[in-house]
Amino acid sequence: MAEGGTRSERKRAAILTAATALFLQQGYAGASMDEIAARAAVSKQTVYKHFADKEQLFSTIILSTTAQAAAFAEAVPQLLPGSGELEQELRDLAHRYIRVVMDPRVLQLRRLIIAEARHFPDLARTYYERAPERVVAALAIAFQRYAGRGLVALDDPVLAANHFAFLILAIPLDKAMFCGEESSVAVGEAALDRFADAGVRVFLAAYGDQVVREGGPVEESAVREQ
Amino acid sequence: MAEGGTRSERKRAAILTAATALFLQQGYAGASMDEIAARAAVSKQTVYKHFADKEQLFSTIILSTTAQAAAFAEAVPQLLPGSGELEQELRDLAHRYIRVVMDPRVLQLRRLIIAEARHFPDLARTYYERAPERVVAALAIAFQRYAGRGLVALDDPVLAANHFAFLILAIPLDKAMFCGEESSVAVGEAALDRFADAGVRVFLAAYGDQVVREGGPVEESAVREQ
Amino acid sequence: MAEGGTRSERKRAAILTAATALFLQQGYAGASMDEIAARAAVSKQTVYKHFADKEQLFSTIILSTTAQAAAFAEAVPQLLPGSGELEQELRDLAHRYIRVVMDPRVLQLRRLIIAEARHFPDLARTYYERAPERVVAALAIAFQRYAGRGLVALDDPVLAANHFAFLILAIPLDKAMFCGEESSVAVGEAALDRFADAGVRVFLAAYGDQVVREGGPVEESAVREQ
Amino acid sequence: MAEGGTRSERKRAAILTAATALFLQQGYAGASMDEIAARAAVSKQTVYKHFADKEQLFSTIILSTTAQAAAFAEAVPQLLPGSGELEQELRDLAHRYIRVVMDPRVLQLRRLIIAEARHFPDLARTYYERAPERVVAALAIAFQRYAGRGLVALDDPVLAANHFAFLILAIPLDKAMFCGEESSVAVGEAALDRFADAGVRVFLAAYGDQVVREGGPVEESAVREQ
DNA sequence: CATGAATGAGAATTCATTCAT
DNA sequence: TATGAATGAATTCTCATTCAT
Repeated sequence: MAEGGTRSERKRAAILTAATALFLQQGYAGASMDEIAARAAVSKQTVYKHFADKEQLFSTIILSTTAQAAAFAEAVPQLLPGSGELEQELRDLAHRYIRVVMDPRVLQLRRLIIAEARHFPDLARTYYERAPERVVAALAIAFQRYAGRGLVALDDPVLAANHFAFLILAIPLDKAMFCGEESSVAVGEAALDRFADAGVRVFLAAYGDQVVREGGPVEESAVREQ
Repeated sequence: MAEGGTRSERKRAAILTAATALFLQQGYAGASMDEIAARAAVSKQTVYKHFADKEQLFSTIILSTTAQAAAFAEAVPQLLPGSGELEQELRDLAHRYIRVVMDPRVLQLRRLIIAEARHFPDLARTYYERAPERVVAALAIAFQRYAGRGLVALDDPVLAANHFAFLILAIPLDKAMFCGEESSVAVGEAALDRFADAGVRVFLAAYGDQVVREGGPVEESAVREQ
Repeated sequence: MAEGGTRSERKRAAILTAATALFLQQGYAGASMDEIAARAAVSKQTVYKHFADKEQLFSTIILSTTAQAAAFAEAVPQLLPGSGELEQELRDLAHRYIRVVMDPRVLQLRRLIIAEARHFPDLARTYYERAPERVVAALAIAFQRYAGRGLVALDDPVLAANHFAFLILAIPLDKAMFCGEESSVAVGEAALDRFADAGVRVFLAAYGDQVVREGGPVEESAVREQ
Repeated sequence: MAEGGTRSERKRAAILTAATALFLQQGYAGASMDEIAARAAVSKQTVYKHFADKEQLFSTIILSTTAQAAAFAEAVPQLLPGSGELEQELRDLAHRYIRVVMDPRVLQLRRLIIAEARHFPDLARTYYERAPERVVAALAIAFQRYAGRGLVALDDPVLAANHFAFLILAIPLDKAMFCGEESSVAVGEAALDRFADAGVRVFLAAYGDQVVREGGPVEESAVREQ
């Protein structure tokens, strides 16, 4: 924010930093262009030089945040190599996953996007595709690789990935949407890990290969194929 | 809206109807008191005689909607008597549950409350306690009854109830938050039932008692004790 | 307020009582017709039946309060008969006078009229003539009678009466206008009497007949040092 | 209003000028921010950039006026050096004093503050302390110096200063509060001087040291009979 | 280029007064 | 006759965006 690029680039970065903080804290309508300019220590003209209007500034910010999710999605293959102990792999990934998603800034961002979804439908959909859906897709690919190695049994890898994701995240995530991101900060990291572990356990009970658990293929597949 | 009660009561009802529609469609800030009064075919004064200010009107509307959730929560014991085929009971309930939650108006309401959670933190928390949390609590009680009869095996009934709820709901619900309630209307009822059934299957794989399902106690407890 | 007259008269009285209290407490603009009607337990229509508009209601109330001042003015001749000890007579009257004027309701009324003097110039002038000026006129007549008996020496009885009045009242009255009527309630009655006595002393030093005092510097200082 | 300082400072001054005039003419509620901006030839935004809200604008104006009173209070020691003829000194000061206080703008200001004393209690009290009370305090100090030189005899210098102030001012000031500042403009300067002289005479009769003046009863009464 | 100001409009809220029931 | 509602306007304050200096 204070280093690289020309003066213009530095100002642009300052504007983005300021606007991001204000949008997350006060929402779209609550953040005024005056405040954004003041916080970026920049004139309003400069803001409008870099971003045509408030909506573009908002879009730019929201979409730039998907980089985090992309990074996590790209890390999934290495996190789930299928080479070690299955349950441990899943737990490790789940611990990281829940930390990424339950980060206060990410929670604020989620709330912000949901709040503005009617006003910015395309933006919200794009975010959805680039962030949560992308991670699920990466999980689905990893799970399919698992299945290919007989580690798990599943028909619909995307469905399984979604089940995995929400078994781990949904409880604190949903609460945080209503009760504020502090509600999960207060919970503490240990509690997050317990949610993650419990989710992994349920996931494996449903999708873990019976060969390992050895209950027999019959009932298993009966249940699974629904 | 045109029948019961005194004239005053009818006007009040008209205001609530109009305001609900506008809040759901346009959000809190987007709905103006002028528009609400106009749509209710009522003077602004009348609105302010019935509701001290916009916030009170909003709160009244939000909290009144929790009656639906309460009704569903109260129906849970009858829907899960534990007397018939377990999986069928759960599926039937799940089908109802996902229809209740994925109702477009309920989805809009959820989005609205999440959007305003920073502005109305107490209201959002109260809604959370009276609606989703209350249903989960009812499920937890039913599951504990199941456990008492050996139908399921669980340590933490609230955790299990949350797993059940989100296994069924989370996928379309989360998508709807970002992609609009139409995203799930488009999906269609059959797709909702498939989500529900898949959720029930996973839930039973993890919590259903193997003794009943005849898998044998050994593997079961191995899974369960994690 | 609850007894005499027809129902209409009782309602009228209730309206006056309620409006007086509200005008005194909240000022002209601060008192709403809604509130007045509510406090009088009467419909707004009834208010408008009795008083053409808010201004008339206000005028009626203000002018009706001059009765108190008139009563005090009429009592002046008996309070200052000129038959007893001069200083004692003046002090007794001064004690009554300052209590009448420093009554919290009278102070509120004064502030109210001054506040609305630009809006209701005729009303304010009429009040001034009927209340403070009338009392001063009564004092002037009494002082002239004094002068006729050689008790005081004065050319301009009205000027002397004004000096008397303000020597007694002005200090706490002026403070109360700025600092609230509580400022004088807090002072207490004893302090009011001291103001009154000090005022009488100065008045007599200036206007008291030298024949009486005439003793030379000794009595003089006796008077002065009180 | 058209000269000094930056453009911003000039605008600020224009706003203050316009707002002062409007507040004095129409009262606090009667002066609208729209009107103030229009009269200052400035946009409403500019008004709100300089003053957070109407109350702050009002406070700023009221408190800035106390500078006049402070200037007069600071001039008192030079006006009452105690070196010349006592009565002449007091008369000269009284003539200035009554002109300062009976200035139409000062009278309007007084009325305005009294009118808003309930709405702005702290402001009214502060004004009272910084303006009238401060002048009286300066007078009290001067009188005490007089007393030290045997020119006057007094126990309580503040009481004496108040007596002095109100003997001179109270009559036209009180009338002006009710009957409009024009009531005293109409009176004319000569009449103001007569009030002042009469007040000085009474003051000296009560507080002037007889030993010094010692001329005997003849001149005394000469003075007194005006 | 960057700062302060202007624009132009919109929103919540309140009020005195008048209809209609 | 008395009640609730309607009218219609006014007021404070805020905002996104665009000029002019």
